[in-house]
Amino acid sequence: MKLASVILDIPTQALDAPYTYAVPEDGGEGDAPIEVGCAVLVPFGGRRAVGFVIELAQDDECDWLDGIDPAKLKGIVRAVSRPYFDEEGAACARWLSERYIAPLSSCVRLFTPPGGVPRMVRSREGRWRLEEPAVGEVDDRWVVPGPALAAFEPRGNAVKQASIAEALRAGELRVAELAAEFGAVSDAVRALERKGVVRVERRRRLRGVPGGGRGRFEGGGGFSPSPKPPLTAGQAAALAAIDAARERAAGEVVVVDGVTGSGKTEVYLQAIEGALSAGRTACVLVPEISLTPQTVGRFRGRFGDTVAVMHSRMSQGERFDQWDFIRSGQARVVVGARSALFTPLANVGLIVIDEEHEGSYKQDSAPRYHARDVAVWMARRAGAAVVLGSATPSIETLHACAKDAAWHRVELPERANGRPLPEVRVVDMAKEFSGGSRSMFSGALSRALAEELSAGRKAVLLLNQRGFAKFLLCRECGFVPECPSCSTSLTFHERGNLLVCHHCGHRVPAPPTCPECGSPYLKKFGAGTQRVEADLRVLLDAMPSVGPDVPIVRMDADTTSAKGAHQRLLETFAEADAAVLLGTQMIAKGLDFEDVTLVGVINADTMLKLPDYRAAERTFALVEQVAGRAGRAALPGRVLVQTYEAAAAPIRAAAAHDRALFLRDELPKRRLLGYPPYVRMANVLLWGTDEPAVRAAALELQRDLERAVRDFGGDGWSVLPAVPCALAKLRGTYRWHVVAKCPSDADLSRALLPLFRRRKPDKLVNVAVDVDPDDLL
DNA sequence: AGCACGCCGACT
DNA sequence: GTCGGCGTGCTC
Repeated sequence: MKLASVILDIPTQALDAPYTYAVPEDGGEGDAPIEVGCAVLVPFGGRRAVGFVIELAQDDECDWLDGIDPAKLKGIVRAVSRPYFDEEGAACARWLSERYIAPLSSCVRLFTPPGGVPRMVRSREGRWRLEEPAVGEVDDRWVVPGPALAAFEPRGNAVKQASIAEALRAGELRVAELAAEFGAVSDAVRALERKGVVRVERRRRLRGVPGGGRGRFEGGGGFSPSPKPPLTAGQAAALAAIDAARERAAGEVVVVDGVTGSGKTEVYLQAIEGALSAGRTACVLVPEISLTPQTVGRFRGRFGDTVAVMHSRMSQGERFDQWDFIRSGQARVVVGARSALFTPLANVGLIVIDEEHEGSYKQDSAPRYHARDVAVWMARRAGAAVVLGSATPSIETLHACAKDAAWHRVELPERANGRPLPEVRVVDMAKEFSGGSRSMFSGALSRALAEELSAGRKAVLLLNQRGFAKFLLCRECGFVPECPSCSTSLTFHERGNLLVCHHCGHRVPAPPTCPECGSPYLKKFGAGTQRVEADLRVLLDAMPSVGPDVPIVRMDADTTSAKGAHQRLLETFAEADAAVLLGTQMIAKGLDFEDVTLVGVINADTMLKLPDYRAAERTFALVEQVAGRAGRAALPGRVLVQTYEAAAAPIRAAAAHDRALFLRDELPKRRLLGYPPYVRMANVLLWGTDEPAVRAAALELQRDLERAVRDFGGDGWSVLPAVPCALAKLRGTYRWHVVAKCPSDADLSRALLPLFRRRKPDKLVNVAVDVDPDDLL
């Protein structure tokens, strides 16, 4: 008898385990075969449920059936979909659920198509029925030339027939296109069809693709790839390293450590070409915010219609079509955000992760996976290679290159255009302030803006506004209150006017004056883009040679939320003569404007002083990245970084383009305080509306974790005391967390997994585990 | 007795 | 997530 291991599509902790069913000999009620990766309908309790097959086996060689009598198993009713994933996908889901201590059903669901899967719903009168997803294929009706077209002579009064026939001589058209041109055409088309002048065909349309994917499912043609520019020596060496790693097919990692503008994308393109000509496919991950039409265009330009795109800003229908296109086997290259890893792309030979250091590669809901780690796992299993590209690789990645023989680092120290990196000038805002200036724009930045804008050039201003955590900062001396035992800044809590350390729970009343210099100018930090825009407008209007005609293009979460808004804002900026682009993180990368000659960072410190162990690394990366935006073309660029921490290592190091300097400062701190890459961490979050219950659960969990760590671990294992999160209250819920640490080569998940699998759900308190957290907020 | 409600465990 | 079983306690 054949058995199936099924994960129910019911997101409940109590049901989050595989259930075993018999596979009916005759394939069940439907005609779709029951295979690994299928959605299936199964009897469950007194009703029916949808689940996913993750394994098939004969009963005599089935190793997951512990103690259950195969004769008592119920049978699968029928398959309700084609396979969404294969055995490899099922193995990946299992690995994800263990590695990230996440519900299996949430991991399996990563592999399901956008737009949803069939599900059981109950109608008004308590009847259960299977509901198909609303999103699916759409067809277009195409009018194509028929055999009688060449000889067709329309009757004198058949005007529409004549026009349609004429239009069709230039090639086939959609009924919708004809209707837009000539009005109601259905009678005319039907008449022509009867005479054999045309044929009408239903064809799959790909939403979101110009031309509706015309020719795509049929094979296409007539595509000429964009020219391949000659590679610099560095690019050629990087390409050779990637090709070699791919040919060894051992899941090796090549880190392309290249300064901004060094031509990493061209290296990816040629590496992908190598993978394709070896008969394999490629998956390219790009940070959510840089997945712009320009980015996609570079890949389509080289690989044409074989490129599929997956992006959260696409509509469900578009995403479904791209997913289905990938499953059809005709997509050879997938470009997308982190979730693109889980599309049904067969035979992957290369996984590229661009801007590898980006935080958006970590998913912030279950399963809280890191795309980099998943890619490495997949590549190892598939005999593929991973390419990690960045001008500022993460500290973990640099560490792996130094320690792990399967990780290689290749440098591209020079820009492809041969131009030097721009000069970066640090502006000490504490000095500005004591010099009498109260503006958020320093004298140096104001002067630079006036010069560049009046000469008809452009400026990019970055407002560093990550997160919510407020902290106190002395505008006179730059002092920021820090925790005495944790070496992180204290978070300002409006409620109770307190400064709190989220690591150890240390709390003190917020001082009215600066404890360092006695100044009364203690500022709570966190200004919005709108405020900055208004101030900037005032500043520009007061400049005689600039004035109100120079546009300010503001890009932040507010102005880019609408579909296509991102693109529109960038076009506005591109078309203007002189203009300022003011924005948050999202402008720090990917933009290439010839005439940007000034890049200003309005406040480099908000990030530096976020209460987080990765703050310094993020600051270094951000300043270094944004500096690369200036002077990419013929005009030289300059960069001004405003900061209250002019002497801080990440700032000084980024200004000097000196990573070694940054690492010399940062690594000893990480080692001393016990942070990655020297340890691995799990951040256990607890939240609920009942504060005492959350607190009690956190303390109990801390004890449980201590026990688990004691039983499993040893040297280098520890559990930090349970404390309220930096964001202690969020949307009416109270949040606490407990952090567990282990040596960097130890299996943290295996130690903690039993604890959370055993755990009964608590009505009052929710628990989530974040393994290898990106931050501890 | 009859029934509404809540809690708990089972569900392959 | 849903259901059925069982106890409690209220009402007809």
